Amino acid sequence: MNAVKLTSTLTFRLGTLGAVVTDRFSARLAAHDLKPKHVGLLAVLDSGAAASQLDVAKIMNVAPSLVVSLADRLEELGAVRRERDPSDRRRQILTLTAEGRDLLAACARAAAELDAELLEGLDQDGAETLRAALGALARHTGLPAD
Amino acid sequence: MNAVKLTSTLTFRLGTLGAVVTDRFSARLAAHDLKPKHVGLLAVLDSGAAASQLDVAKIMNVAPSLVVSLADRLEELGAVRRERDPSDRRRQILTLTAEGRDLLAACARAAAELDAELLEGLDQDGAETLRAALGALARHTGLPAD
DNA sequence: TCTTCATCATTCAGATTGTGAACGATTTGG
DNA sequence: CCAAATCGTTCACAATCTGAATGATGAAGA
Repeated sequence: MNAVKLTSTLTFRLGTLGAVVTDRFSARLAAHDLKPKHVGLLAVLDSGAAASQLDVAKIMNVAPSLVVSLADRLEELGAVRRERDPSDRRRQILTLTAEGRDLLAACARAAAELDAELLEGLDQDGAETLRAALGALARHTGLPAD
Repeated sequence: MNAVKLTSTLTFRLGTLGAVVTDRFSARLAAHDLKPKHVGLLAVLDSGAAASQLDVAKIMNVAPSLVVSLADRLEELGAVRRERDPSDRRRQILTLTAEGRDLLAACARAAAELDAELLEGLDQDGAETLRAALGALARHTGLPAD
């Protein structure tokens, strides 16, 4: 029945590559005392308007209680500010501080460095194609695609 | 300067996509009572010669003790056989059984289905390009690339 | 042969990371 | 004004993986 080779499926490759890349990224992030999810949270705040913690949780696809601890950490680093929404005092609005933006930029630089390492084998063209294809995939999957 | 946008780095996209895809794959695998790592182990056995648990651990980039529990589970499902290497009785040689091959095939089919879902947006060409580029990336990263 | 040291599988305690069920504070809609 | 829903928080605990013992085996040398 037309046997499928598991290791050449997108599913398998994205899974394993994702794990490896996340590990390596995590190692570089250690210098800033951050985990990938912290950076993810920063990215959400940067790309969108000010968001409540629940909004963030939905976008990141994690439990709201996790956002609490991530935000705690980032707040104590001075990277985010927590303010009650005046129009709905249940909501905590998270916003990036200047330090937060700097931190995010540093993480983005780390990611770019890792990108360069990963792409060593590919030519300029292949790299751009890959980036575009993954972008399309991300969009189609309902992820922050840009 | 030249600010890098984190969310458009390969690093970030592979990380998030990897997580999402692994989650979805995991959900499909639940029908077989397996986790992605179990399938990874089956794939290692299928693609290589018979391997000791330590070999498998190195290939999967995982602690040897984890291989023990993965193999325990797969053995009790009848998917793998455990035999002492006659020429070195410290080593446990893991081999796929016929059931193991069937199980792996079923998982590969599940992965292929997920692939189809993921690729819905892309044309035939883009899909093939993506597959190839990820293959190159995997190879360059020292992963089972095919 | 003995003795010593390395290697492999296994067990187990614990670290890490995340979830889900309370709960209190607030808002919203009869 | 009251009942139900929503948001953030805490906390217990589930899931996953690692690293340090331990026991069995093998290898190398006196």
